[in-house]
Amino acid sequence: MDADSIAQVRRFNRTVGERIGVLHDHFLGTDRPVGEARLLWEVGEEGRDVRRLRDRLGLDSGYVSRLLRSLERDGLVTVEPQRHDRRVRTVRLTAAGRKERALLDERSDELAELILTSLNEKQRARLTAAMSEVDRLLTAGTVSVEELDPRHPDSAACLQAYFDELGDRFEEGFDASLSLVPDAGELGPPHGVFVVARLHGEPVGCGGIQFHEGEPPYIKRMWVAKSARGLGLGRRLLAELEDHAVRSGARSVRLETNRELTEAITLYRSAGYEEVPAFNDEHYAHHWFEKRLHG
Amino acid sequence: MDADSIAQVRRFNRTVGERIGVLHDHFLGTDRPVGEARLLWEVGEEGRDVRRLRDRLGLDSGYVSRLLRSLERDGLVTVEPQRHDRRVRTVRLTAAGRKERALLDERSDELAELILTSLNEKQRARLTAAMSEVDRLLTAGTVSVEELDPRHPDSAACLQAYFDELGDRFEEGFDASLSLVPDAGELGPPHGVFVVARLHGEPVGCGGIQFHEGEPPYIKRMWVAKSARGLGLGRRLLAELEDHAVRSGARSVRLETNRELTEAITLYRSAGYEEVPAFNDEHYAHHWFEKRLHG
DNA sequence: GGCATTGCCTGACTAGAGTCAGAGAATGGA
DNA sequence: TCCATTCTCTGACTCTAGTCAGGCAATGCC
Repeated sequence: MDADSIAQVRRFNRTVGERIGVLHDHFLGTDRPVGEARLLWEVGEEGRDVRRLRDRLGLDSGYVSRLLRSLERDGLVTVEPQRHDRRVRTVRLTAAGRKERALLDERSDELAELILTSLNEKQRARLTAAMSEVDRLLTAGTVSVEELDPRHPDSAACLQAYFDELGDRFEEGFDASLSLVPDAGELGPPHGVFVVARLHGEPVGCGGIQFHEGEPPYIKRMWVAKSARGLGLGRRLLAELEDHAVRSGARSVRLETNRELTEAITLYRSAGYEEVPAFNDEHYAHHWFEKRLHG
Repeated sequence: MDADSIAQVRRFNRTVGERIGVLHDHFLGTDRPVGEARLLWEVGEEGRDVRRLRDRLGLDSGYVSRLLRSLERDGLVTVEPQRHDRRVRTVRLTAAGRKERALLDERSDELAELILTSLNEKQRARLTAAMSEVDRLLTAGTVSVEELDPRHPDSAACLQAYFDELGDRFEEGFDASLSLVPDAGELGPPHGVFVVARLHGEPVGCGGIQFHEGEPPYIKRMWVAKSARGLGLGRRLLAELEDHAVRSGARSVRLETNRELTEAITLYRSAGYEEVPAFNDEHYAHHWFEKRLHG
């Protein structure tokens, strides 16, 4: 890796650590220890299971428990067993907890303002643009992609979100049973591969590929969550699936898509896919693509 | 301040805090408490006075003292009274201390690499570019500009650095006594204003303005340290001085510069200065400028 | 029903980070 | 010379943050 890049990243780490890290803890930790504040924040408006809090913050189970007791004592949260599995417990904010959380929110805003006020209009615009870029790329770096059974709950969650989105975007709505490969299980072994992308443990994207004797592999159900767009994740998932195709010995891959899915069409074209005549009778398709693989 | 900008800064704070802040402490704090590591780093190769360490890190005097005792016990630093003022004590790294510091250095590199490895070539280039921008703008936000007596040690340090640089850049060298206003004191009250810019307490730029009865104020000795260039600091100092001119009731300001100082010339032009015939006989000048003030 | 597992909790710790009040030496100025 | 000030150090604390080992209840599987 080149030394200039490393030096730049280090300078960045240093500046940001000094200018933001320190202030951050100072700001948020005035009324309440940082640990509690982070936890309170992470509970969110909706409430969250204890184990998810633990995972998200990477803390010891005993420690989280103690923090929760403390928040509970202050009347900021309630902790009660989950309906279906009474071992799991769910944390929820009380009214006071919401108020406290809103306060943290305000503090974060103030910190952000503090950072911006010392700059003029033009510098501010440049700073936020650059921050957004850094933010996106750092986030992209934490996304992991792994093979998963298409029937795994996380896969199912992705597919459901995908279908819901198609239902919204297509004029005629979307009914998976009218589409090809209605049973996603067929995208898994032994004749397919399904991959899921995760960000902070949450599934945020998926895609599958199916192998057919004597014809090119067929890519299906490519999706990226709205919250994770702009990270180059679609491209990454696509590359991952193409990789499987190459390893299977295929010379090309095929897929089709709907005319409403313009980002997808753009992605496919820029990734080297070329439009070809319809090679199947997918009900929802308007465009069929094929890409020659050289691997 | 607009809400989008604030939201972006907050997202940034959060991502960076998670991705870098946490890792950072983890990485540096493996062998040694973070406090000690930071201190060890801040001592630097050259050594540093205890009070500067305190200022720089914003720590309690007793706490720093204790950290130093601990580093001393481990044979990493020596602390001895300063020659000229035996109350002040200077911290220096021992050979072992240097080694340990090099280790921290290496860790920082590893952290930087870790951040970069998950990205492809193109993303890496974009990330480092954006980081450098954020870095520069955040740093620019911490620069303070204040009026100071031109004979104050910090002013003198700026002027000396300026003269040294001119000596290097001018073919014929530079001798302040051949230049106009050889005594910088004249740039201070009652007939002038001298401003000094500081970054983390260090003087990194200066500039003066002198008022003459019946003619436009005269700007002189504008300088920005190499380490602080690219932060828009020159423009800021210039604006500051012009502000004083406006407040004094002046309708325009004047200055002159040498043909070697191309950045300065660019700055003056872009700040609205127009070249005019020589209005004085400054030995080192090739270009004379004037700007009309509307305030 | 028996038994391993899961999920959370408590008790008992340790170490780090930081504060506060003074003590004591060196310095500078009247 | 005396006195206020500056600078650093020590002792005595407090509070967070985090770890580790076990314990208890609910659950799932045979």
